[in-house]
Amino acid sequence: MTDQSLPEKPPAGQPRLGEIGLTNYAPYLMNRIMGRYNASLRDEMQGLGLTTPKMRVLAVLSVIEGPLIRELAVYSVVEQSTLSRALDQLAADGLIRREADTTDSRATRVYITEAGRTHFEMLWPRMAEAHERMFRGIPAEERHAFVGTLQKMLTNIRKHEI
Amino acid sequence: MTDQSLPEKPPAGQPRLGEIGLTNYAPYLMNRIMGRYNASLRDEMQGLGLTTPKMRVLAVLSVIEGPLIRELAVYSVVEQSTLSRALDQLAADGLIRREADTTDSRATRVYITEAGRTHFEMLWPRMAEAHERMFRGIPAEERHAFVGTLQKMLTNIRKHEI
DNA sequence: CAGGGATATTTGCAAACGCATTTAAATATG
DNA sequence: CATATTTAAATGCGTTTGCAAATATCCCTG
Repeated sequence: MTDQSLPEKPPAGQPRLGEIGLTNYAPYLMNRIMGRYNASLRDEMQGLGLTTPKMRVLAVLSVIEGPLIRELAVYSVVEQSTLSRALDQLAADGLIRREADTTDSRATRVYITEAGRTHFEMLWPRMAEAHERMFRGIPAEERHAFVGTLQKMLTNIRKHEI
Repeated sequence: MTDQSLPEKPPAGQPRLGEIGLTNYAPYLMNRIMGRYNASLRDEMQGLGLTTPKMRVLAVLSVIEGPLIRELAVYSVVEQSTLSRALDQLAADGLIRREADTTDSRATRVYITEAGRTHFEMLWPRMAEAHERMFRGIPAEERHAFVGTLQKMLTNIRKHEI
């Protein structure tokens, strides 16, 4: 990448983006990386009739049992109205099941079906490959430290939600 | 976050997502973090009549001088057809300028105007705040290591492009 | 325990998106 | 040097998205 970053000066207030340099700026790097990661996964998934939201929903539901739709929206990083429609499709395909909450009749809980679990087992290796490609050549210790930092960041950016 | 991660077993082939746990899985964390980062930035920008693609274009152009549109699409993580239309708007607002490449008359280079630079100066503090919020409480050394890992990851996921 | 707000989810609709095609120009090939 | 292939960018068009409103239920307050 051709990057016109200037030699770093100790900045007074807020250093300019040009001073930091695009490739030293974490949000930029993260968007670039996730952009490609998500795009390549999306390409692989569409052969299987899955969109990114649908894939994310299955992934989350393979781990979390019966969340509320509102919670699922947060976990799966999908806008709730988009999620609502994705769930329609997944339910029509028999991969998930909506179930009224027992105590709050406004709320709906979502469960993955056996078919859904089987489906996800099929696509998990693709996700794992993409993950491995991303971390190729990065030693275990560095990966751990990286994830540790991500966890701190997640608690930082959470509003006060889930 | 309620996360049903099992006690880690040394996995044979590919550990399941449930075994790793969502909150130990880097791509998941990165999507969660960038999802919120981008959403909060988008909310702030729309008061200024800017969409995410337009903001990214200005940010990149504040650092990189006169890239080809195709290059700008990669740098700004925006689909080319989307970018083409975003450039229409930015040009209409006088924030950027398209200029035919001198040697290849198929190609177009994009430059930020003075007005565009001024505009970006105004919104940069917001981006810097969001960045700072994200890294709150994380010491400089850890931030550096984190960015170092991101840089390795970027080279990993690049196809063979820019 | 009635009424006003808060909360959970769905849906209408306009805008944004992205794939595929088109147009134009450069480069490779025979 | 004519033709086929590749590459750059823009655009047509169907799909997806996400905001805002609608619907239904819950909870708090007096």
